[in-house]
Amino acid sequence: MPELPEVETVVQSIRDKLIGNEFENIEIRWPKVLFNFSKEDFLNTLINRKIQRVDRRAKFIIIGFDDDILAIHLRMTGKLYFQNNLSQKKHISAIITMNNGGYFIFEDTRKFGRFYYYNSQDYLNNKLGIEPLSNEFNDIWLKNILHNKKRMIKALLLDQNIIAGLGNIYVDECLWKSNIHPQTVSNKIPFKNILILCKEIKSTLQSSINAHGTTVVNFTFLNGQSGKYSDQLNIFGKEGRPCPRCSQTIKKKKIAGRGTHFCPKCQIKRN
DNA sequence: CCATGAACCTGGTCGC
DNA sequence: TGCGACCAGGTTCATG
Repeated sequence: MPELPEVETVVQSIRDKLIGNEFENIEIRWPKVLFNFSKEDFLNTLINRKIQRVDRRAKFIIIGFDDDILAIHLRMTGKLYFQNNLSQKKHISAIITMNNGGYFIFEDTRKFGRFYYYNSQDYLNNKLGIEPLSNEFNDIWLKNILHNKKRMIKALLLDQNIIAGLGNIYVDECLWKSNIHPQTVSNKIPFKNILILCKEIKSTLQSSINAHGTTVVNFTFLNGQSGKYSDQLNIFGKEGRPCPRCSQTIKKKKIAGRGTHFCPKCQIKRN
């Protein structure tokens, strides 16, 4: 499911209910949900400890205790929310009982989402690429990466080890905004397009966060409210419709293993 | 180093 | 209405 703006939206929606509170118990309904630790580990290490912080790193939700963290990845269909009682919903992977009596629910239709436990956030920080909304991510940094690699730009932008947080929707949108064909080899992209790409990555992600993310199918947060960025999409999901810039018919094709939307007229491949 | 396809899961949609 | 094929916001692993 979610990319950076959607994960950020989830973090903002659960932060205040978690910070200062404690986990009291956990019920596991899909055993694989705990990736690198067991229910006993959870009970032994995370119960009755005050939650210090709730943050986002890339597409991970970080629940911080002291140095150690519970990291949650929603993958395609994961949802996190609070409830006052246990529901009989079908696809619940885990339920955490809170010290204040509420239930912290992880619902996940496709069951790809996972909980991870780490002694510190260093492991994730070392593995993941740069945060695109940080100041370190700028046009010079991006130019160096693109020009030092010979890689299809769409695959490069989706690679979480390089830039962390972009996914299929925002890559398609940002490549369209900067007139770059998704199959362009990264070191063939002119600097003037890289400048636009850098700027559009930041502004697209920030606009989407401001709109509480994109709802494609039924992504929801906080009791079913939907993200409003869907209204601002130009190219994603618009196959067969006219390009908002040049009116050419938008095409969809499998690129880098993902359904990819682009305008064949104004996104030029220069390989 | 890079590209591709399968795997992990369930459900929705489309064509016949 | 029913059924099979294909698709889905992500990531990882094997293979060439």
